[in-house]
Amino acid sequence: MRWSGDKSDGRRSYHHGNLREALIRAALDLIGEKGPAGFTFADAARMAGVSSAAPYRHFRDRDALMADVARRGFEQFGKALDEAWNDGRPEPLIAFENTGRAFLAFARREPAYYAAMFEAGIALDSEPGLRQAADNAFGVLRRASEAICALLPRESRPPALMMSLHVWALSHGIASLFARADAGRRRLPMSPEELLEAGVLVYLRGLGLAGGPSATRR
Amino acid sequence: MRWSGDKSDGRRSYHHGNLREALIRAALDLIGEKGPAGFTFADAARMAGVSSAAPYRHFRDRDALMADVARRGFEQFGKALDEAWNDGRPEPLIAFENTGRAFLAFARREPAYYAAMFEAGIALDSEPGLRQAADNAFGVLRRASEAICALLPRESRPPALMMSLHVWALSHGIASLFARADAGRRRLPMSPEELLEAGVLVYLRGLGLAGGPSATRR
DNA sequence: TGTACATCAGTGAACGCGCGTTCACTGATGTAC
DNA sequence: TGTACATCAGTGAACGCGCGTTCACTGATGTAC
Repeated sequence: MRWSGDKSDGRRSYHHGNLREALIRAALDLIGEKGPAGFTFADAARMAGVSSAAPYRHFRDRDALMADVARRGFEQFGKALDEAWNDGRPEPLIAFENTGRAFLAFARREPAYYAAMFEAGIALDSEPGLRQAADNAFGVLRRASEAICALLPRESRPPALMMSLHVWALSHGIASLFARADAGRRRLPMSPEELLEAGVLVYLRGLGLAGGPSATRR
Repeated sequence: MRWSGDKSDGRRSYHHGNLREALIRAALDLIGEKGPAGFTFADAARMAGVSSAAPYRHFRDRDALMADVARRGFEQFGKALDEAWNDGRPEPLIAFENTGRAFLAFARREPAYYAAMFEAGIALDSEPGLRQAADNAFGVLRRASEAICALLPRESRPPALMMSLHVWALSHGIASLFARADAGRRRLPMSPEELLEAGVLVYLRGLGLAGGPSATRR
């Protein structure tokens, strides 16, 4: 599909108009289709309907484009988590479950972003703001963990940072092993979402939060 | 480094002798160095000191070689887990912790194998025995989980399969986020091993296995 | 409102490079007798 | 123990391909006056 150069719509010919955005969309399409490894600068240019030299006006090289995609991914990811957490409303434990679901939902809904963020091997400081965006996303989980920890009596309170790392790792593990359309993925007796929810419930109970919000479900 | 062709040692000249093995070692070196994406058939041949056509005598293509590496990785992985589990000796909970540590130890000690197994995007049925080897490795965790579940009273016993999936996912999440030399890895306030151990302890407590074997440590 | 001009964002041709793959070939090895 | 022969496991040259990158260029856009 070409996104420019058609004189038919009479809008643009020589100048693309918004090549930067078009390249990012192309990168997402290609990553989603062939994985982060099978995405080339030339391919993105072709898909955006411009010559192979044009992208250099907007990105230093392939990796810079990839890093920009990853940054945007983390921004959207953080936003999705933040909305799900919703400042702990209506109730911290319920909001916490919602955040976990939002994690998997993002991995499922945006596999290309997810791959760029976690599987492309991009250095976190290769792009200004990338580390920041990643930290912001993780920060949501961290704040949520702090709120959950605050529910516990002071003497049995675990470090919130540790808790957030556990949840981050479990979510990512489930997402990358089971929630993606990879060729290597395994069959499950339950949905990834249910698996995560069950895991988090057991974990929370282990912390002393007996029951959990939806312990009766399923 | 060339592994053949030197007349100096007087052993082999025209025939390599064990090219298949040499290619696999080369693949591991290259994957370890540049990631699963940055490994090419030609590179492996060069590293093994043979012409670029030679590998075709042993592998259909690059992916076949990669799949063979992954299979061997899963075999070693399964073996390492099995030895750590050691049939639940000296005590199931302790053996279970050992198995978790062995998981991370493998990811750390054999990053190239780990990458081929989990990050190369190899289809599990692209090579005979690959899925089998992967299933065997997971099977260790599954059996271990069954033994742990058996410690619980029948009425509060969770599905062992689910438990093993949780542990597999948490271990893999920690390994791929924190235990690898990736450019994108994050800083931690504790070692990945400690993080996993703490996570599993909380999880086990959530199942009703109060304390756990090493609850007093750290 | 026009016009001159600077700047921007593309083109397209060209280049070197390394990869994957095929091919006829040949040296080395193993085996039947 | 020798010898003839089949088979195996390499060579090296060749090819097409697509990628990354550079370059002088040019059409389009914006702005100062």
